[in-house]
This record gives sequence, C-alpha cells and structure tokens, in this order.
Amino acid sequence: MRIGELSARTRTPVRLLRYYEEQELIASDRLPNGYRDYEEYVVDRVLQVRGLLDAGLPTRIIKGILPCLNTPRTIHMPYVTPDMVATLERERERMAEKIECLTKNHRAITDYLDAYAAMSGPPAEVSSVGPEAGR
DNA sequence: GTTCTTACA
DNA sequence: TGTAAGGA
Repeated sequence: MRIGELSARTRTPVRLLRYYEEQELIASDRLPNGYRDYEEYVVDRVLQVRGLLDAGLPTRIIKGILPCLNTPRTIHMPYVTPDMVATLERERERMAEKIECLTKNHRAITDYLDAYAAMSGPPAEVSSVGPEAGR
C-alpha cells in the first residue's frame, strides 16, 4: 500500500510516517514511480511505535528495542546485549510510574464526575445535553 | 489527484 | 511537526 492508505489506516500524518522511516522505525520499498510501498505488517508496526511514543519512549530507544518486541515474541539471544536489558528495565519502570500517575488522575476525574452526577440529579436530566440535544 | 524532497516558521 | 515550494 502507498503512504496515503497507511496514513489513513493508522490515523498517522503522512509527515510522521516519513519521519519514522527516517528514524528507521519502519521500512518501505519503492514503486517504479518513486512512491513508497508498504507491506501489510507495517500497519501494526506503526501502531506499536505510536503506542511506545505515547508511553513516553524516545524514538532513539524505540529503534533499539523494537526488535525485541516483535510478534511472535521470538527472543534472538545473540543480539540481546546487557545494555538493551538495562534499557528495557529502565523504560519499564518509567512506564510503571506513568501508569501510577494516570491511574491517580483517572480516579480524581471519576470522583469528580460521580460527585457532579450526584448533585445534578438523575442522569436523565443531563442526558439531553449533547450533539443530538434539543432535536 | 497523490506522493516526493527540501526547507523554513 | 505543520506547511509551502516545485516536480514527477
């Protein structure tokens, strides 16, 4: 598939897809006309990269550990260096902290919403507010 | 109409 | 990253 389709299927700006390729996070072949041609698996690859990026990992790190995260989770011992293991452990810890923070804020919002619902009456009152309200 | 590279705000 | 320029 060409870059436009990959962009649509991953909801990722074309600009970013080219950037990921520049950072060697994804690969592509070239069509006779010079257009990029992507394999089907790249769709999942892009989604995974975005997930990692969202988790706070820099593209630099992702480039290094991506091979370890490929599915099926085949561990290529020959290429796993102590350095990579250390990086993975460090990132895992960072993610755990982020999850804690998110969980905390998720609770705060949930509590607020519950309190608001309790003082503003039955859900039926508020359910009339929205994109389709008043029609 | 879609994509490409390069470069600047 | 967004966006524009100038081509193919």
